[in-house]
Formats: sequence, C-alpha cells, structure tokens
Amino acid sequence: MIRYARFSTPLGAAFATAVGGALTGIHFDDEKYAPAIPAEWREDPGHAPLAECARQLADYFEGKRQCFDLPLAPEGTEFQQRVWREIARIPYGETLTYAELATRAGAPGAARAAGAATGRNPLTIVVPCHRVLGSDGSLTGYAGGIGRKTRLLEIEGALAGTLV
Amino acid sequence: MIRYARFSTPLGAAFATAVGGALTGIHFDDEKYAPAIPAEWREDPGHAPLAECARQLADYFEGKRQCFDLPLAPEGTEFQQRVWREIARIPYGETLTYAELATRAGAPGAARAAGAATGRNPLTIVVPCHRVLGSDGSLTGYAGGIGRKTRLLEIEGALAGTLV
DNA sequence: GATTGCAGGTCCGAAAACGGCGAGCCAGCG
DNA sequence: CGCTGGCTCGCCGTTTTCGGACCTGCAATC
Repeated sequence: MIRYARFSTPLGAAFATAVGGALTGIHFDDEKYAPAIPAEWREDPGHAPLAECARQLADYFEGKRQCFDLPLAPEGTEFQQRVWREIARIPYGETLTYAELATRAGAPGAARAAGAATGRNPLTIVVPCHRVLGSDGSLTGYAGGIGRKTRLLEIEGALAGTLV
Repeated sequence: MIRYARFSTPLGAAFATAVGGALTGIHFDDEKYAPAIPAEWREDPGHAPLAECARQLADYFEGKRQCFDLPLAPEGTEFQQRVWREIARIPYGETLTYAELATRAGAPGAARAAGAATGRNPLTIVVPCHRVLGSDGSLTGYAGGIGRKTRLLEIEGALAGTLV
C-alpha cells in the first residue's frame, strides 16, 4: 500500500510517497524522473511520515531547519543506496564534488556513475543531492532543473563565496 | 508476510508456504527448485491454509482423499498459470501427455515449454504434475526425483495397466 | 572556454542457452 | 517384418547473457 501527499513549496508543487511507515519518495511535480501517480495509490496527507515530511520541509524553506529527521526507505541498487547515504551526510550549506562522492561511496573513479546515481535520488532536498557539484564548482545538473539547484544553494548560503 | 509450516510425508520432509490466506508453495525439502527458507518468513503451523494443507495431504497419503480443496495462489507467468490450471484438472489416477497439456493450455505445439512450466510447478502433489507423462508413457522427469513420481502414481493406481 | 578520451553503473533490447517434449529415422534383434 | 532403443532436429516459453547507449564527470589539451 503506497500512500502519498501533495504539498506546495516556494519552488513549486511537490509530493511525497510512503510505504510501511517510511518515506520512499519526494518529488517536484515537474521533475525529470517524477513518477506519475497511479490510481491505486492512496492520498493520505494525515499519514504520520508524510505529514511530518511536509512540516520539516516547510521549516526548511523558512530557514528554521538545517537537518531532517525522517524515516527513509528509498529503493535502488546497492550502489545507489551507498551514494545516497553519502549524500545524506553532507552538512547544510556545504558541497561536495561527484568525484569525492564516488570515493566516499567506495568507488573511487566512478564519478560519472555517482552522477547518474545522484540523478536518480528519489528523495529531493531531504537527501540533498543539490549539494553535489562538478569538480570545478559548476552546477552541472539537477533533476528538478538547474534553477532549483541554484535557489536551494542560495537558501543554504552555499553560493556566498563562489558564484553569487 | 510469508508464513510457512513444515510437515512430514511418506515420501520425505516437506513444507508449505502461504501468503494472504492462500497457499503459494508446497515443496519437498530436497526438491530441485525448493526455495531456501529465509529468516524473515514466519513459521506458523496453525495458520489455517497451512494446517488444512497438511491435513489434506495426510489424508491423501492414507488413500482417503482424491482431490484437494485449498485456496491456491501460485506465482508465475501467465503461461505457467494456464499450464498449472490445466494440470490441476487432471483427475486422480489419470495421466496426460505434455503435448496434450500444451494444447489444453492454449498452446498446441508448445509441449516442451509446457514441460518446463510443469517443472516449475510450486505446488507439488496438490497441483498433480506427477500425472503428466511423455507421449510414450515414460516418466521423463520430476522436480522431486523420478522415484517420488513413480510412488505417487503407484499410490493412485495409475501405473496398473502400463508399467507395473 | 571548448574539445576529447576515458571512466563506472544501470537500463534495455536482442540473442543465445536451457529445459520434466515429440516426431521421424535408422540400426539391431527376434 | 514388427518392435525397441538411441539419435537428430525442430519446437516454444523462460532465463540468462551480452552489448550498446546513456548519464548531474573528470582531466588533459588546444
């Protein structure tokens, strides 16, 4: 049984999905890999993890929260899981290169693969894939659009010294 | 949640699995395609379908039952489902050839494919795949070993006129 | 800056391998 | 002859393997 809840953010409409008490996805509606919502999913904004997710994201956008405390259960290959786990450990306002990310995930040299895995991150913002940049500091890509990546980094003050 | 129960038969140790109130598997422990029992399955001999399954099989081996009445939910491809459904309709003590089985399953000429599907039957005995023989009456194969196939057919008196 | 060669993981479609077969052929044997 | 056993070949879903293409990259080079 997959439950979901829609909510809005300063960066556009989004929704989250949950299975068995843990979040499996957070997507902007118009995101590159956002799944279409099938009829068999149940819309349930009151479901604990979904409600809590919306609340923490709201706090985040108001600048009142710098880290998330949510039950996560993203689905992906073993490699992807490792990459996402490393991304989740990047502190608020800091950034990392794809190469370094690959190394931390136990696959030095697999920067490109790490990039691909990053692109498939199913938990936007909460798993802060926007904090991963090219080795020259460029904002290479973002499933939700480079614009959103820029905005998120601005919010976190991560662009202060670099590109503002 | 997958539940299972172990039990013994005159032909050796076996176990059955159930999901959502219906049987999904019955296997001899040493059978060719018998799955290993993972830790997350719950042993639950009292679970209605499992208990009933053990009871009916016991009756069968005592010669007191010629057909089964159990909720079945085997998992397989559409073709496999059709084949298994046709196998289930073969009466006690009677046999069928793989070629005829294929025809009944809506795929005349696919005798060999029917054979492969038969081999993957997850519900030993209850879906009586032992009643399917080669077109020359030979006992070609059985996931639980030809020996068991022979014994089962003897029990049902199906070998009386042919190979005894 | 733009170009190029190289990198690793994943996805997807195509192709090949794999069976609990069956019909046709042929060599042996009474 | 008539029958049997052993072979070969075609059969058809399923599974596995394999080869490209793709991707939120990187570093060296012009």
